[in-house]
Amino acid sequence: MAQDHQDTTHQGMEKAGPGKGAADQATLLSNQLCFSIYSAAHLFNRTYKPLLDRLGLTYPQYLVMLVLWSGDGLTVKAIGEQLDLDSGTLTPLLKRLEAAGLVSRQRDPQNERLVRVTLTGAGRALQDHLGTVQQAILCATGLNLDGLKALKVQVDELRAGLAANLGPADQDG
Amino acid sequence: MAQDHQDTTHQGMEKAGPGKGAADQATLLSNQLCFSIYSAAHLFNRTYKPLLDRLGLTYPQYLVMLVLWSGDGLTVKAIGEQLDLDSGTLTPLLKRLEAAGLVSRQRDPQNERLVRVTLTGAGRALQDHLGTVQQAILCATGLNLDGLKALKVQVDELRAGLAANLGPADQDG
DNA sequence: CACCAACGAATTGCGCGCAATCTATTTGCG
DNA sequence: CGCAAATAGATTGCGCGCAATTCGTTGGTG
Repeated sequence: MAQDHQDTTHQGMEKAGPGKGAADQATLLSNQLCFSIYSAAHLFNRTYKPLLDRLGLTYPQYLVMLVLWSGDGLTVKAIGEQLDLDSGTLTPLLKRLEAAGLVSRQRDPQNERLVRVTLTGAGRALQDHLGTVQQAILCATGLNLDGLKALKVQVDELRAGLAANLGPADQDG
Repeated sequence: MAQDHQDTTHQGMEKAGPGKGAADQATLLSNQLCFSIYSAAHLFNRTYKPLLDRLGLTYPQYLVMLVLWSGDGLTVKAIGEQLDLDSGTLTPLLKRLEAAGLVSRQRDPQNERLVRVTLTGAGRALQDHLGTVQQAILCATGLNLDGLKALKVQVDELRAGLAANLGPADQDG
């Protein structure tokens, strides 16, 4: 389980002099927060892995299945918009899901540019294991309902902030 | 900027009957929280990219440099413990940093199993850009000091919970 | 000393994640 | 209609992240 990285303060800032402690603390914290998120994402991935291995899915594949379980026959683009992934990631992933017999991919006859992704019987059947996986994840977080709510709200605020600064802020130097 | 995933409730659970709404809500939330973290990590990565591109670093490489700036001459294993990465990830990464002239890698004469990673002059010089990058990231989060603090505390609680359930909880089916 | 387990790093293989490029289809406009 | 722009996917290349394996070194034991 690696280490307790929480308290380490190795994320420098030696340049700043005294008198502006709050700003320093904020830059330090944003730096550490980023690592915490990065690390938490990996921990989630490792937590999911043994659960999803039994279903023959990776976590990103599982996300795609979640999207399809909630709305079948979507295009690659529509799936990508829900998960914030592009065709460079989705095309090979979907091919693997197709090779596994979980989905089928076919061009839309009305518009040959679109590829519609449809669940097979096996793909639909996998949904039965959804509850088991989700409950195991809930348990692994060690959080209660309030903790989950509070955290998700704040992470989503962060996401909104980061997303807002992606399009516009591209000031070159 | 993808989409606003916050409110979508596509993460199923049709199986559960009525009367246990709280438990359902918790499993749903843990599922959504995981996606939020996954998505936030990617957004952070995209936010860092244009900043780090100018330094010729990727975000994981930047993390390694942060570790070395705070303590030079570490072994691969020590770096891996701080970042929760293994040699399969670090060895090629460090080779790229070495090829870029930022670090040098050499076996410890006292113990030939260890590889010590040392900053070069160019590697040390890169530290000058640290403040600029960190301030840009702080700005991009859109959070203030209190928001950063609160979020980091909660993410670290989550990390602790997930880490605690990684070693022990491996109940096979 | 010989041997074997432990250790640290390197290597291999695979699946993302994303930028950049390419192809095919569709749409729009004269 | 004819042709350019837009659109949707596919492809390529590269760098993680991690499991599994291999290799060389070290330490402990008989």
